[in-house]
Amino acid sequence: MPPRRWIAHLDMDAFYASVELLRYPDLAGLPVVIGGGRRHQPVLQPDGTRRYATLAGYAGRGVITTATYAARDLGVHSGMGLMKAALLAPQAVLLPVDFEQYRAYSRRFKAAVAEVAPVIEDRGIDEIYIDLTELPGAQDSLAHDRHGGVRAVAQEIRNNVRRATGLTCSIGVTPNKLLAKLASELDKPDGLTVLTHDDLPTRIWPLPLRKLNGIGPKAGARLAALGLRTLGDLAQRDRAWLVEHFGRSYGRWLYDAARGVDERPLVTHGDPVSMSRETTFERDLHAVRDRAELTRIFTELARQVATDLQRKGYAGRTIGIKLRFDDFKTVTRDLTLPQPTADAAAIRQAAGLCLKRVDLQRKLRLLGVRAASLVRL
DNA sequence: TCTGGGGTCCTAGGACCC
DNA sequence: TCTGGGGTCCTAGGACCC
Repeated sequence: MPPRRWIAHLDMDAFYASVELLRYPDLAGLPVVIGGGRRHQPVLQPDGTRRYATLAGYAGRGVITTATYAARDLGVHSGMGLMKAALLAPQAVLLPVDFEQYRAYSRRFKAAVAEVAPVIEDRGIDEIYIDLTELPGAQDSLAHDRHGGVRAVAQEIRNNVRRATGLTCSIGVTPNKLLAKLASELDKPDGLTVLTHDDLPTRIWPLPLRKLNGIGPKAGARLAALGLRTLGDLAQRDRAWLVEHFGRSYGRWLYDAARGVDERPLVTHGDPVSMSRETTFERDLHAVRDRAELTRIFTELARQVATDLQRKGYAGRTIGIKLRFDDFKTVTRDLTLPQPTADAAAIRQAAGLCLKRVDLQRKLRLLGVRAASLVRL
């Protein structure tokens, strides 16, 4: 019996770094990290070679966005502060992020997938879910063993992505999104993994709990404190025990997830819920002593949110701000207006009213402006 | 040497209304 | 003289994800 659905999760391999390697092929095989500001552009030298910045000597508050596999071997990973990474891998090449370029490649790989399989859920710049159920050949598992039909379809998708972008990806094909997301990681990079529920005990249950989409740092730590380490450990607990420790909603979800149960449909369309802009300052700023600079940044963030709304054809009725203090404590304030707006001055004014409700004794390290309750213009 | 920027969803309390 | 129960909106915070 084939599964009722065949859902694929496609994840581009080290996406930002791989796009950069297309541009700078001389970096192939080297440890490279992407992140930080604009100050470390490669410099073309008179002899035609390029000179790259390295992590050694980096000073600032940036983090790694993506690291090549060679860099990961040195112990650095995305989310790590560049200052910390510099201690582990001073020789690693540092490149600035270029979202324009990544978005262009993102559109290209998604179009290449759509040529083969049109039912796609967007999950950000470098990953998607794909419904393969209705595709010709997907149910054709008799001719081959190990679900040869869907495997061939998924391989065709991989080939098309490679042809269109020069980039590799990894795909997991399973009966649902939760398992597909796990499966796409099992043979990364450039991998293809097909699993059914029969494979749960051998392929899924040995995995650490944190691999599951929905178990983050907090839940992971709580589960660990209760003596649970793997998804198999989770699958051994009964539902009442999980509900007792994690509440009705999350407890039940954990119970189902450990058994590979996930009925969520693909979401192939939808309007955004919010749009925001935020920035971390190079040095902490004080509301009174650095008033002029803060005001300038605040107004600029409001202007950027307005521009984003207008460009995409939305207006927001709820305007909010986000502040992060020097002790990393974060607060938000928001204000719902009588009418939606996409006007920079109106957003700036509403954000200003929000700011008045915050105690500004401590220095600030981050300021953000957000629009929510969006309506299409 | 602390920890980016852009999102989504959930929870929970209070206001307000019927 | 002690007190309902639902529903929705608004706000704040937090977990989690890419």
